[in-house]
Amino acid sequence: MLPRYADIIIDISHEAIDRPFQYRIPDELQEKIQIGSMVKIPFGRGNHLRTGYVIGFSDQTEYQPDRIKKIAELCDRSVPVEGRLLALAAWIRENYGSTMINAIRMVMPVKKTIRQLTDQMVVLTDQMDAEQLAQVREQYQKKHAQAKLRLLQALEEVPERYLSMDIVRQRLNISSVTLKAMQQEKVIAVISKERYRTAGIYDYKEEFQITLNKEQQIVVDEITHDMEQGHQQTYLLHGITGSGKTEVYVNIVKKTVEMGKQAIVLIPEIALTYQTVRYFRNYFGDRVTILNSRLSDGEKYDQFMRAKNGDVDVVIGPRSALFAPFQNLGIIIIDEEHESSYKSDYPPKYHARETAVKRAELEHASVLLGSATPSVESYHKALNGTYRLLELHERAGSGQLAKTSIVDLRKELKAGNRSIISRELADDIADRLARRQQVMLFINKRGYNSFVSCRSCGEALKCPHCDVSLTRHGNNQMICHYCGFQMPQPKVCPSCHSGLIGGYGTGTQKVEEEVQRLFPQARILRMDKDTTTAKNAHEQILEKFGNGEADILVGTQMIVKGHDFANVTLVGIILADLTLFQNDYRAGERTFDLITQAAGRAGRGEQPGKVVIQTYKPEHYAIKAAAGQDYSYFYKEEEAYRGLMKYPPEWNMMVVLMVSSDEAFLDQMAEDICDYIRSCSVDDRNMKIIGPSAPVIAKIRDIYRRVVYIKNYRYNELVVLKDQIEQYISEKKEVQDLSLQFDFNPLNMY
DNA sequence: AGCACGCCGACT
DNA sequence: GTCGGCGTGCTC
Repeated sequence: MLPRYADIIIDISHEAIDRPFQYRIPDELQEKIQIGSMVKIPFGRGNHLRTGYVIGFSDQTEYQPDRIKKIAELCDRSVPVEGRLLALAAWIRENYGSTMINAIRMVMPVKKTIRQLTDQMVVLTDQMDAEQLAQVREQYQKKHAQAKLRLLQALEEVPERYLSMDIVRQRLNISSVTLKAMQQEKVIAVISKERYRTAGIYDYKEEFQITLNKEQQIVVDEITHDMEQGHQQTYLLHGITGSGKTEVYVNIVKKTVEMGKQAIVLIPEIALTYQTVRYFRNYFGDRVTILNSRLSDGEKYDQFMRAKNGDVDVVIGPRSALFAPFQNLGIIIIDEEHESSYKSDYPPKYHARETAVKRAELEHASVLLGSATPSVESYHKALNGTYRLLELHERAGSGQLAKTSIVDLRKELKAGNRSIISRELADDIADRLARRQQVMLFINKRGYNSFVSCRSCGEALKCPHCDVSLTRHGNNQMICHYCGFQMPQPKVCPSCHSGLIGGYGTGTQKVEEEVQRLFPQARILRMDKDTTTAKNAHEQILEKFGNGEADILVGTQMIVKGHDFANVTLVGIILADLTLFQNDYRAGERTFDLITQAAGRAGRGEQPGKVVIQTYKPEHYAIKAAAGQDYSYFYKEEEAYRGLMKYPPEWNMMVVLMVSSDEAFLDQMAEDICDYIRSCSVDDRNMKIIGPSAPVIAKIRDIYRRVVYIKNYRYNELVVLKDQIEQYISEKKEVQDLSLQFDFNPLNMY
């Protein structure tokens, strides 16, 4: 049955009416109307026609049906940006689960700031001289027009002869009716000052001309040719580290702008904004802007308006920049597309990559995903033809791939070296110190001490049902966070019966101390969460290192991202396994990414580089593949594993997170919901339900949490199931203290 | 935002 | 009683 009512948001400015209103859909519009459509509707007592946007449909209404009005007309010429972004918001709501208002806030960050921005002022009109004003005043006195008098007097008292709207409305308590009347009498006028706050002023004096190599040129030509032909498509650009992907982006954006279209460039982290923007400013000057969460509301609004009004051609920023309101979007570029920061951590938990593809589809734009280590999802789509695969095999400019060496820490242990620095790595460090070259030592602190592995055979303690590492809890219990399996921490290794089993305790600080002990004369800088709390500390440390004020930089993943230091010829990865045995199915992928990125830091200048990878598990495919810089080998192994275990990309996964302050009730509801889910799934060969179980963090601020994992071959069936669960919960009347969150193909486990 | 309802003080 | 000014609240 076709829906009878449409939920409509009126205009886009006022807070008091910032909620949906229901309207009847006339028969002749039934077929044509869709989410995001712009419509004209009668509104208010005067039934004035106003514009609104359709955000949803329904069959029922809470409101008295006889008071619901009909949609007057559908404006179909061209849906303006706001409408298209609303359509995107509706898609996000449906596919990732959240409330509509949250989804709208996501795509339109500025609704509530609209009034602050246009600083409204009340002024005395200059059409009246002193004499006329005196007359007006007399009239008001005669008519006992108190409010008008109050405002007039206040305006005459201030030397500048104007007052801000806030003061007029609140302090003087002047109503809109009074203001209107006085405007009509031509005594006052309301003006709004529009001033753009300039966000991030960078100078772009450096001029450097880029000549593309053959490979890069082919990629640029292929994409721009498709765009000229009006073909829209998603491309995956797989280019090894240092192959010059940024130059490719710039050239494609240049062509896009020449065609009169605009471009959005997404980068994984705010910290990388500066260098990317500087690069783009060389070509596009002040027609480039940034959009990110560090801007103030006002700055954000201005950048939003500049994009909407066509004052800029390129927007650069993290995932939220995806919603830049360009009128004629040509291309969305996502750099380092495999990065986990492209997934939102709070509802709606959308993935910027998938959402970008959807937006491009709605607006006939292209998408370019770039990475040295593409996500398994994207590569999967590239291989099955959903995306078009483009490759860069050569390093651009000087510099060759670094040599890699895998050090087996089990052998170190047998040889009596209990230090966290292997003999090979120590020798190499000594060598670089002697030659006055620089060293980067990389340690991934995340996952610190939470898994248990055997120092003799390298095996980590795993869940027998899920093939993920068990997580150690405070009470020495080992728990699987997929299925809730529990066991006490064993004293000996289950596979080789050695007693050398235990958690790791290696952090950046420990590495720093150890290196200092081995090389007392070395100048060491450390970069991790502790040393970068101060503002700009991040940049300062990197600058010092870049200036050669230190020989060795020790740090967490923040040191491996996109920084080029020509004098670094040795990169040491202290313990590659740290990411390998985290408790989720993406551990292998994450490890491969990190090692590959870290390895890419070595040998960026004239001298050849070397990478030393220390591990207890040298035979693991992720480590072997990363050492050989062999993506296709990694992908083959990883895909086989994912397919076998029914994980994405072959299968899809939905997490239902249930939250309540009453633990017993929550457990009851979790069971209920699981039973309900089981009753929904007819074809259980294609559906796996795991749980309910307690997440790693089972309680936050006295609010308890439970999770259910549902795996299904088809994404759409999970979306349908999500709707069914929401329906089921909303129909249960006794349910008050329970809220649900959904997460599709999660990047972090719960 | 824009409209009408209804209160309130002022004046015939 | 009546009239005009003006704050308040509602709008599918």
